[in-house]
Amino acid sequence: MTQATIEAPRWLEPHEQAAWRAYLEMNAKLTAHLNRQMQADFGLSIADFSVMVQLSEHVDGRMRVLELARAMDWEKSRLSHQLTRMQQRGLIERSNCSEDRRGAWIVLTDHGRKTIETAAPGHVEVVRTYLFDVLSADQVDALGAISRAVADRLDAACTGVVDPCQTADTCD
Amino acid sequence: MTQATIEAPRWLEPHEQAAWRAYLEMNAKLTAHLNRQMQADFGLSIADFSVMVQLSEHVDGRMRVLELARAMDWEKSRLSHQLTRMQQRGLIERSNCSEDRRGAWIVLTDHGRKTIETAAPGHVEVVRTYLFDVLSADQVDALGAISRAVADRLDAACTGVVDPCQTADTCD
DNA sequence: CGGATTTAGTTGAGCCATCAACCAAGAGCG
DNA sequence: CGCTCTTGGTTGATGGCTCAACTAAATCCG
Repeated sequence: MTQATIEAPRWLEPHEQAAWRAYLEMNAKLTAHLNRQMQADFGLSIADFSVMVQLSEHVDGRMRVLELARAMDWEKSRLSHQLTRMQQRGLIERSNCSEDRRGAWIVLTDHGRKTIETAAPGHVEVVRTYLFDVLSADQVDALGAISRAVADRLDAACTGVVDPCQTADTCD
Repeated sequence: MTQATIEAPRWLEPHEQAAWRAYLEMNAKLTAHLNRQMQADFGLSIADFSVMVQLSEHVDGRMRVLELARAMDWEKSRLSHQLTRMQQRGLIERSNCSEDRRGAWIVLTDHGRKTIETAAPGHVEVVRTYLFDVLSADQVDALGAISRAVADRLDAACTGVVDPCQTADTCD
């Protein structure tokens, strides 16, 4: 239980409430828009895209599964399923690993590399058009600072768990 | 196609890139945390919770399906599936509508109302702890303004489509 | 060496989201 | 009335996410 006994509910102030709802709305719409654009124009999900971005930023376009999972902050299971689907579509390949025979290298295929190089500009364009073009320079900085602060706070809560909260005893 | 021919990619500036990645990270972690807390403590998803919040804010705790869909900005199909699952768990009920015999009223059950009243304080507590307690008053205002601006921009792009982008010709 | 523990990664079940197709009731109109 | 169009809502297929359980290789340690 996160909160066993709640003494005083401490409701949100009106302007906090407004900010929270606006944030939820922005987030839902932005995510939906990015996903739709990716799917419609290139048949990719944001998840596909993110995996390929990580791979393409590494020399040889190859990474170990857990390395990738840590970089993306994904559960290994989620990533494994994702990789299976991407492999079926020929975007990546699994090649086995001589250093550690349990392990696997995940490699971006030529087709995968071409796909992401084609898709990336359109994606950036959407992010620019609907986010950065709408914000002032100060707002961009504010968004960065806010996001960093909240992300760090959440990191501090789940201290250094690799596979986040894998046992029953969640971070609390 | 969103971008048929791309002349100059217009990549993101370093500080924009940083802000964007931080935003994605915050969002992923915050969403995951909220979902986990809800699921672990009350067996609810955020989707369940959101639906019940809408219903509970209406007199009699009942709404028509499309009214609910519009209020939440969900596709009607998504909502319909969601309602089916919630009905199976006894959180809501469908009762048929005398005014329009195609339609249905969605009603919060007693169990549903109790559930959300129990769950709400814990949810708010998490939002407060990991978001608002971390931010200054100025940052809260900034977050509200940023979110509103971006959400409005996205609204303007998909002008007044109820069921967002239902045909092949997506908003753009 | 040999047994216990940890680490790397996969698998399956169940819930959630999206898309396209569908059905039935109302509304407009000749 | 009867025909079409629109609206309210559901359904099925498919892909994605989470949790728990599992396999197999590596490591630790006596």
